[in-house]
Amino acid sequence: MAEIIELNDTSSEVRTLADRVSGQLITAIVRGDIPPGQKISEPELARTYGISRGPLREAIRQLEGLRLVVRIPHVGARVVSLSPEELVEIYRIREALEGMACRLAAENMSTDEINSLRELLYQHERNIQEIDGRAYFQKEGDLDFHYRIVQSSKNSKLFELLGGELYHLVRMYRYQFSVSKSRPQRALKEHHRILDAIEERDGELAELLMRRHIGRARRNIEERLNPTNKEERE
Amino acid sequence: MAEIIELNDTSSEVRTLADRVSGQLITAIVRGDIPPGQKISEPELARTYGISRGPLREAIRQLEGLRLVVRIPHVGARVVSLSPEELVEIYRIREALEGMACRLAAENMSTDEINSLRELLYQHERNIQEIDGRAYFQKEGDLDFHYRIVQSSKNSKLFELLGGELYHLVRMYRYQFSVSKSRPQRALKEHHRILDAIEERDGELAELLMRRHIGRARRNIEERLNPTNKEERE
DNA sequence: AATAACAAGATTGTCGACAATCCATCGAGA
DNA sequence: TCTCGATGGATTGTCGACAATCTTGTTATT
Repeated sequence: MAEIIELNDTSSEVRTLADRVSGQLITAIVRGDIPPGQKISEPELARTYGISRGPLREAIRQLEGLRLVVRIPHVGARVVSLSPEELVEIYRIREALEGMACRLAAENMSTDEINSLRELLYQHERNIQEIDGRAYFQKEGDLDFHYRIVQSSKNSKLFELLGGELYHLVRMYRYQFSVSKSRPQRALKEHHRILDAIEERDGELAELLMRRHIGRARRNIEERLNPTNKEERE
Repeated sequence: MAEIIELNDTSSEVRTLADRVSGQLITAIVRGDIPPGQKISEPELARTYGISRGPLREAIRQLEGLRLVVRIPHVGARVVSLSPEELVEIYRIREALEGMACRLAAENMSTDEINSLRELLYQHERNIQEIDGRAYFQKEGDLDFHYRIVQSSKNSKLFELLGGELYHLVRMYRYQFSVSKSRPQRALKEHHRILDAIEERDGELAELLMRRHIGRARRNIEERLNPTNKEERE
């Protein structure tokens, strides 16, 4: 878990306070320790982390760039609070972007990477069976799978985008709307199918499957947030 | 031109030095006044803009979030210098994202917006005829067209993404690799076709045309940067 | 009672100074 | 002559204090 959370660190060890605190704040926000909508008090946080307000303000500016906080001049910063609509918007973007990433991965992923990723899926499988009901690891694990795919697309800009702001926002909301219980097994199966397509170098199919996969997750959210007007829509 | 360049300002008037300087730095970098790869000296810039290093550092952190500068702790910040490969990567991302935006725009764009955008295209047409060879306005104008499409997709997150970091990076490289002379007229025609499809609410076609449009621009870049191995590829 | 103006307190924004780190030049030794 | 190390200068990182702005609670007026 640590290495995933700490991917904000430019490399192994961060040498400036602003960067270190920025990373700590990201995890705090993603885990919900600082809940969405909460005001961020500079004096308070500076005391908490034992630093002065200078580096802290720089860290906040960075989080603003990651869209994790919203700032209003002379008023202050708050943790972002996505509306259900915005969350769905993000999933639509992921559909397009990760679909593309998946196609590229089918073209560019090395066999070593494929084998390693398959191994990761088996590991997820074991975790799911062990803890059964509580799908805690799966949450990170799912993201981990997607993260690896994007990484293997070998498109560095795509990686920055999906591994940066979008990734954190999705992680954040995974922690809050905990995923429905029946999905992990199904999601895992879908992951295997996607990897199958990649293994066969079928980029078109891989893209299709990934889009469907994320699309299902999106509809899942839409239903949870909007359970009433299901019949209204169709 | 001004209103396009100043879309970094949260609203009409910026009230903090960091935000104002951040905007000024963005334009300076995009126009090439501060060329790619150049070191950013904090004392020097602080003197230039007549502010202290505190707000300036916050501004730099913001530019880092927009991927316009790269920072190394204890060493300094430099203006980003995209490799040709990275620029192509960005265009591939735009293909996916703006294609999606275009489909959404076909669904959600109001007739007022469509008419206004058509008017903008006619204006571009006049500009091209007037200045003929030098396609200066078209450069901004093209981006302006794309910007409006994304805006009309009504997907706010997509707008943030494409109107934020990606938009600035593309603008920056437009100023440097000035577009080939024959493209403006053709691009303008393509813009009209795209808008036609949107007007007919044909999202599928609109997406296809937009993807082709950006794909052509991408191949244009690929050829200019790699003119030798054209026959090697096919 | 409700609204508006005011005042006190707290918070954000800005600055200049000091500390830590890096870089380049110079010098010593092999 | 070349390599390695040291030293001085400059740059980046950090801090505490002061100024500007906002928020909130109070009071006075309609």
